[in-house]
Amino acid sequence: MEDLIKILQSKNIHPSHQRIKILEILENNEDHMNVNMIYEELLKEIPTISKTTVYNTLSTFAEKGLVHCLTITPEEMRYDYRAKPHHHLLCTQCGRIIDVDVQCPYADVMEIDGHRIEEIQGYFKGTCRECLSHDKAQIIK
Amino acid sequence: MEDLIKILQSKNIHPSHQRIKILEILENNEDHMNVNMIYEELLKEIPTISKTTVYNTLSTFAEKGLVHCLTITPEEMRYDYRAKPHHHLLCTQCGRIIDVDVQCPYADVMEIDGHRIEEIQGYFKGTCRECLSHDKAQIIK
DNA sequence: TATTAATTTATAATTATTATAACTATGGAA
DNA sequence: TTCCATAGTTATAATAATTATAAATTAATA
Ligand SMILES: [Mn+2]
Ligand SMILES: [Mn+2]
Ligand SMILES: [Zn+2]
Ligand SMILES: [Zn+2]
Repeated sequence: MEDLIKILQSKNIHPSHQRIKILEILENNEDHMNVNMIYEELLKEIPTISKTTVYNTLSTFAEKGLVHCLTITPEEMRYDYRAKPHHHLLCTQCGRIIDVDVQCPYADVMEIDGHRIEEIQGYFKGTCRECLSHDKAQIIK
Repeated sequence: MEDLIKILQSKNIHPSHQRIKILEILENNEDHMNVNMIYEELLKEIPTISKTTVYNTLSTFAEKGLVHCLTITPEEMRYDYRAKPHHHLLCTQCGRIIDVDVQCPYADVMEIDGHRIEEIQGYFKGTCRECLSHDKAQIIK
């Protein structure tokens, strides 16, 4: 709680009740949540929360570099709250978005082909480990 | 024209008038168009074209592997009609989506960390070469 | 030709996101 | 304390991409 407030303050974000709770949800969830998932979680603790606040807060967080926005799913924005940059796998079977720790050779590159690079997003699509082993178990059965 | 028909047939897509024209537009445009851009172009030649047809056609094309879907812009899907896979830069200044020919070390990898990989999308965000040089010219002025 | 299937179109519905304005809490000046 | 400015939140409406549905058209087939 105190930690969350400090994190917000370190990014010059006024630590309101709503913002603290949103950050807490992001911390407690390994997933890459969308606005609705966060909203549903929030409702349990702040029944009066507005979805607009979730949108506003997340866009503030993104501006200040507290979260990263993922466009890996075409439907809606996903939010990532992990410090160091990494790539992602979207499992087409279970729909999960999974961190992939492959070292990107361009991670520290600031310039490619004359273009200035400020951000890198690596998206993989396929079938996750768990779905694969589940499939295998199904076949045996 | 004949070429376009052959391309469609090779992918088992019936070469209707609409589909041929959509493929033609994709061929003649270096950009990574969205549905509306394609629709606007089509209107010049087929004034009765329906936007639903554009959606249907592009999703057929994507299924058959004739185009690739890019989610680099959060707002809407972009379509890429270039044979060999490559990465992309979104210029935050001019909004263009530019092909980036960096060799991805995972290009031929079928498996990472136990997950099966079927597709890779590399998105860079920053400022394109042209906008950078334009900026520089502005400063001098 | 008559019938069937494939494709296209018009239209409505859905859904994520943004815009707008009203409301509320907060922290200082008077 | 009271007044006021501001930031933050909420309710509500608007926007825009996409999908769903069913009718209309075209092409294929018997
Ligand atoms: Mn992640
Ligand atoms: Mn491209
Ligand atoms: Zn999975
Ligand atoms: Zn540019």
